[in-house]
Parts: sequence; C-alpha cells; structure tokens
Amino acid sequence: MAKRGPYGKGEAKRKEILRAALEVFADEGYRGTSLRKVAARCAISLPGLMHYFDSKEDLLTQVLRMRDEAAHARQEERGASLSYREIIKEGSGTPGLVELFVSMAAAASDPAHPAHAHFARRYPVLREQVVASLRSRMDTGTIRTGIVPAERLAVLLIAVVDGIQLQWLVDRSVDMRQAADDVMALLEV
Amino acid sequence: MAKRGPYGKGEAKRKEILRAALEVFADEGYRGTSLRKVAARCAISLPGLMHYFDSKEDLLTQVLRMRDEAAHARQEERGASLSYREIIKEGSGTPGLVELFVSMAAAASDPAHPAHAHFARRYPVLREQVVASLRSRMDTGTIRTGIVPAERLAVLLIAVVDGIQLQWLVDRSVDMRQAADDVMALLEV
DNA sequence: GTCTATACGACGATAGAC
DNA sequence: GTCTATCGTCGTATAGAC
Repeated sequence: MAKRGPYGKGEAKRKEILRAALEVFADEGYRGTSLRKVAARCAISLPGLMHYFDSKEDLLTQVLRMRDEAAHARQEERGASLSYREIIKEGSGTPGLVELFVSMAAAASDPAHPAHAHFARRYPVLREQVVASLRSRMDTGTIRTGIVPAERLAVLLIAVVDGIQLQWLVDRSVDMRQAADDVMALLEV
Repeated sequence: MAKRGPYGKGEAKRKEILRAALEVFADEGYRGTSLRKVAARCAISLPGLMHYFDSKEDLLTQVLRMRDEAAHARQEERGASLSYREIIKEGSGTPGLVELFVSMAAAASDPAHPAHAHFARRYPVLREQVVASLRSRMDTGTIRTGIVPAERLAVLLIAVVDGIQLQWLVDRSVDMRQAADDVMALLEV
C-alpha cells in the first residue's frame, strides 16, 4: 500500500529503519549498539537516519511501539484474548529485546523521556485487558474470588510477567512457562 | 576500623567515591549521569577516580554490592528475617536507585558484564532465603501448601517485587505496599 | 599507591550545502 | 531527503609527578 504524494518513500524508509533497529538490538543487545550501526544496515548515513527521528530515544520508543502494535494485531487476528501463558511467551526468547524493553522502562521513569507516554498508556491498557479476562473467569467460577479484587490482581499478574523476565535475563534456567502455570494454579478455586 | 598500612587512605577514598556515586544516581537518575560528575563531587580528577575502579560498569556494580551489603547488615542487626512488606520497601522510594538496579540487571544479562556475577549469585541466595521463610510458615500452617512448592513460589514472590518496582517507576500511583499485602493474602490458607 | 594532565576514539546531535 | 563536516561529551588509556 505504498502511499503516493510526498510521503510514500519516506514512510517506507522509516519502517525499514525501525525493522533494522529491531534486528540490531535483537542480535547485539541494547548495550553497545549505536545508531551508526543501524544506519549502516540501511545503507544510509547517520544524519540521514536522524532525518526520520528526533533522537535515539525517540527511535527506540517507536521500535517498542511497533512491537506492541504487531503483538496487538496478532492478537486481534486470532480473535480470542491471549492466555496468560501466551502473554508471558510474547516478549521472551529474544534476550536483546527483553533487555531493550526493561532498559526503556527504567529510562521512561523520567517524565521527559519520549517513552514515558508509551509506558504510561501501556500499563493501564494492559491492566484493563487482564481485569476483563479475570472477571469473566471469576463469573464462570474457575478462579478464586473474594480475596483480592480483579483490579489489584491484574497489577500482580503483570508484575510477575515483567519480574520473571528480569530474573530470566540473568539466570536463563528460570522456567517462565512453569511460573505462568504456577500463578494460574494459585488463582484456581 | 581504619586500616593501617598502605591501604588506609585508599580504602576510605574508595568508599567515599561509592557513596558519592550513590548520591548522584539517586539525585539525577541513572540516565545522563557521568563519571565526571561523580568525580567532581569527590573533588578529584576523572583519572584519579578511575584509579580505584576498572571501568564505569565496575564502579556501578560495586555500588549495587554496597547497597546489598548494607541491607543485609541491617537485616542481621535486627535479628529476625525480613517480612515481605519490608523487602518490597527496601529498594523503593528512590526512583534513581530503582532505575539503577533495573538497568544494571538488564545489562548484566551479558555474561561478560561485571555485574553478571553479582546478579547470578544474588538471585539464588535471595530464593533460598525466601524458601526458608516460606517453609517455616508452611510448617506452622499459616500458608497454603500442596499447590505450588516453596522453591517455585519463591521465584514468583521475587518476580512480583521486581515487577512491581518496574510498574511503579513509570506509574507512581501503583501501591507497592498494597501489592505486598495482596500477595500474602493469596498465600494464606 | 595516589593522583593530575593530556589525549584518543566513538557516541549522539546539529548546521548547512546539494 | 540526504549528504559532509563539525560539535561537545562520553568512557577510556597512557605518561608521569609525588
């Protein structure tokens, strides 16, 4: 769907850069990766790359946004909501990208950081989705109720996903799938 | 206990640098903080600072180690083992230091990183402590048993602590104390 | 052992020509 | 829209004074 007008080529190049950046970070990790390497992979100069993005942090933020949108699209395509096991499997498997996510989340604590808005939006949305899933399972009686309300349970479930990834980053023997199953077991009646 | 011999002064300066680094990162965050700023706060030149540390990452790793040792000493002093609420309260309250911890954990995924050994040791030790605490509470019957074994429960509890901090970093409205209470409520009989 | 001065290469960022 | 050239700052390395 190549757009005509002044935006056609630019938009394509922009996405090519984002894809290249994703590859570089997946391959070589977040640390020690420079924009010049990303630019080289696109056969472009550094200022040429910077024409499309305000800063390195801006580029990284858009990489994250791109991943989220892709995951969201995959979810909608399948129709049903993701199971907890699938959610925990989403970001994992690629240490460089998990590292990117975690490092960005830390940096985004500064309200002035470009990714701050992304995460500030992402967590409430994620919580809502988890709450909806929990409520429906509470109604059908497959999940314990009356101990911790769904809203606060969602906070915990998301924390487990993020926290497990952090542990896994440094100790690959941690079994993320087992952890997901254990969490669900604790919630069952 | 100022050591005599050739090490007295140097060791004191080394600790002064570590304390100064801790302050700078607590004040200005992990991002955008340079060794030159830390050196300036110690009234020393940059190479003077680097005399005590192999690299920036080495310094940061030792800052983390210092915090862990301080927390451990505080725990031993009190005699009793930390409650879960106290553990979750430990690192929090200072965004810059939480940011430091998270960023370092992400970077330490690389086995070549100086902090890799630190985290690779820290998590198993932490898990053992949590397992011991869980076992004693399982024996006295104040905690559910038979659903998830203590070893795997420990992995989850630590994940919640780390994950909650990540959420809190970007959304300060998240109530970490409430989360800690909720986790314990789920484990109770 | 403790420390200063100086310098190096790489980084992200910007100015201005084409 | 993309380039060359350049800037200031970063982490790091070396030489050498005391």
